[in-house]
Amino acid sequence: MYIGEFSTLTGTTPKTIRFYESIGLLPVPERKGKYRIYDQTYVETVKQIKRSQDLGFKLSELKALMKGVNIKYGLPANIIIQAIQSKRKELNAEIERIKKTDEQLTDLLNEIKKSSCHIDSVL
Amino acid sequence: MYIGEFSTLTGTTPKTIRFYESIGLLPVPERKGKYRIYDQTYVETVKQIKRSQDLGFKLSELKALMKGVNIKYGLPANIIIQAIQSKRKELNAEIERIKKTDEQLTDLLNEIKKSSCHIDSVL
DNA sequence: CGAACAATTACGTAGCGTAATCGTTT
DNA sequence: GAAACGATTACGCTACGTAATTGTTC
Repeated sequence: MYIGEFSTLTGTTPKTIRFYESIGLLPVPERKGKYRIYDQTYVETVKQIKRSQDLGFKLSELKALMKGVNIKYGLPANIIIQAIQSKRKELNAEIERIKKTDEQLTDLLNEIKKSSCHIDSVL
Repeated sequence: MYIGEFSTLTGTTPKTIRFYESIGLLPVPERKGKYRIYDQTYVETVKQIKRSQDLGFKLSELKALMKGVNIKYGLPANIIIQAIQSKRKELNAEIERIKKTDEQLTDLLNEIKKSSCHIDSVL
């Protein structure tokens, strides 16, 4: 099949597939003339990439994780477990940061409401 | 003063100042020969921009907020209040998104730990 | 004249989307 | 030959950092 059908099967777009190829996340496929051709081989791989992204993994992180592994067979469990744990830490740190910012905004809001007579810049 | 001193006073870098100018966030300054010259006028303005960024505002949002206002005198209180409130909503929505992702990661982790015998890709 | 600083240009970052133009397959 | 699809190139977004090269001011 060509790139259009392949990208549809994987829930992506041709642009995405070419992009993954360009950064080395997918192997360079063979061509029939000038057109890239695909079979079922990497359909699941691409789907997994998408799911991993939704879970907060960056493509560069996925590349690092997949280095040296045959992506046809997915990643070994211990690597996945470690990746998930470290990603969870990042997410929770991010939540803390946002909460602090939110608190600052709240404080600022209260200050402004108290003294909204003068037009000093507060932001 | 030249751009180096000005950027130091504002807690930024020359690159940042030129960038703000390039996107219309700061006015085009006069020049002494080829060098941009500054006085105290926008020092506080730039500091405010930095603070606003730390609070989660994008430069494009600041540009929009400052449109039509004389930035020397800062923004009127009602505009600031509205901006803060809408930014707080965004931040809290973001927190919810991250929490959901974190839950998914937790679920995934448990699944893997239960059945870590097979090496199927789960990410 | 030399040291210190400034200007400009361009590439890099993350992950593709959106054209735009042109070639290919069937 | 035409419709449908693919390829390539480049710009856009966020906010500058990091060179690299070449003036310029004092």
